[in-house]
Amino acid sequence: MSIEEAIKQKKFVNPYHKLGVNLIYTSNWLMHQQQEALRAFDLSPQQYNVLRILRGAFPLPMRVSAICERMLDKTSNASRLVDKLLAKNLLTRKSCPSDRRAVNVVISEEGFRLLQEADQVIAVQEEALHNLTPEEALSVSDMLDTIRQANSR
Amino acid sequence: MSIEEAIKQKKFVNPYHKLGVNLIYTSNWLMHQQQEALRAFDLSPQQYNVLRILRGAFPLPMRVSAICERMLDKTSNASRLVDKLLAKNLLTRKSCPSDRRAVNVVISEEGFRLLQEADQVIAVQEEALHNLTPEEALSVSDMLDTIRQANSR
DNA sequence: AGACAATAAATGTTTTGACATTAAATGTAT
DNA sequence: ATACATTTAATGTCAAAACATTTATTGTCT
Repeated sequence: MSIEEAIKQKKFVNPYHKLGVNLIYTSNWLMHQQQEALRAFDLSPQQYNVLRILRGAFPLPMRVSAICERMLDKTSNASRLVDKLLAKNLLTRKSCPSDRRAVNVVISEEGFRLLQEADQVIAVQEEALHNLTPEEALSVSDMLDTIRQANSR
Repeated sequence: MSIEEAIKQKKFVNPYHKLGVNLIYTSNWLMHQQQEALRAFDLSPQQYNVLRILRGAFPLPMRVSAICERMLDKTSNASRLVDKLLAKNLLTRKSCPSDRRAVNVVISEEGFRLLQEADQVIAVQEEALHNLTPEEALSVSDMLDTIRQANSR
């Protein structure tokens, strides 16, 4: 379904406007797909994201601030996300001996197990992207990088 | 800044995973830009979106359900968004004579004026997308459509 | 006509996001 | 050493999103 059909709009101001609209629409579409896929695991996309980041750092611990820097939405509240995941025993949180302001966050065994299951359903869901060739996928990704060159954040 | 730098992640599972991550990241980036640009007008991106939809339909009125169908995020609550915009006199809402369940929503003169101003700052912000050629922009947009072909929503 | 399903919008409730503020610990300059 | 700024994480607060439910009206079938 073209973006024109999806939002029932025939005309766009210019190609850039059309791209902007489509970008946001498609991202929402992807996020909703993920949300649905993760619901069975009682994980929000952001919680899933944090777990993946922690697994990437494993066995090294991460600080909350370091998690934040790697998140897709940097304005989100990593502290409370860690709280949620801790309550589910998906990670451990210990105060850091060398800097008592900071905390060391590490994914737990249970976190690993849940992530492994979740990865499978996410992979299935991600197959939507396989409508493009690998080259096209990387090309789009590069162009997205180009878009953001204008202004950093 | 490449997506690798942006989220401090060197490796991705495959080109598709990288694209998915970049898509969501770039959409968030765009949304935050818009949010900042619209703050001066006390409009959220979604409220702005609704006003633009209503302007597109003008002089015809729209039902809440029709607005919803054209929104970028279809799970958002159009009813309450209309409430907010009504409180600011940016639109009018009258119950529809032919179907008393429905309401007719029309953008107001004041809504037109605000939108005209907001459009200008959004246009400036949207110039980030001009790092691509018009052909590239349309090409990316087409590929986003392709991605969503897998499953509708 | 009456019963029941379908549709439109609004509302209630709970969770999450945005944003500022606070609290504690550390770094730095005099 | 003291004062002050900076960093780190947590918290408070208010607005917005998510999701189910409700209310009113219309459509449909017998």
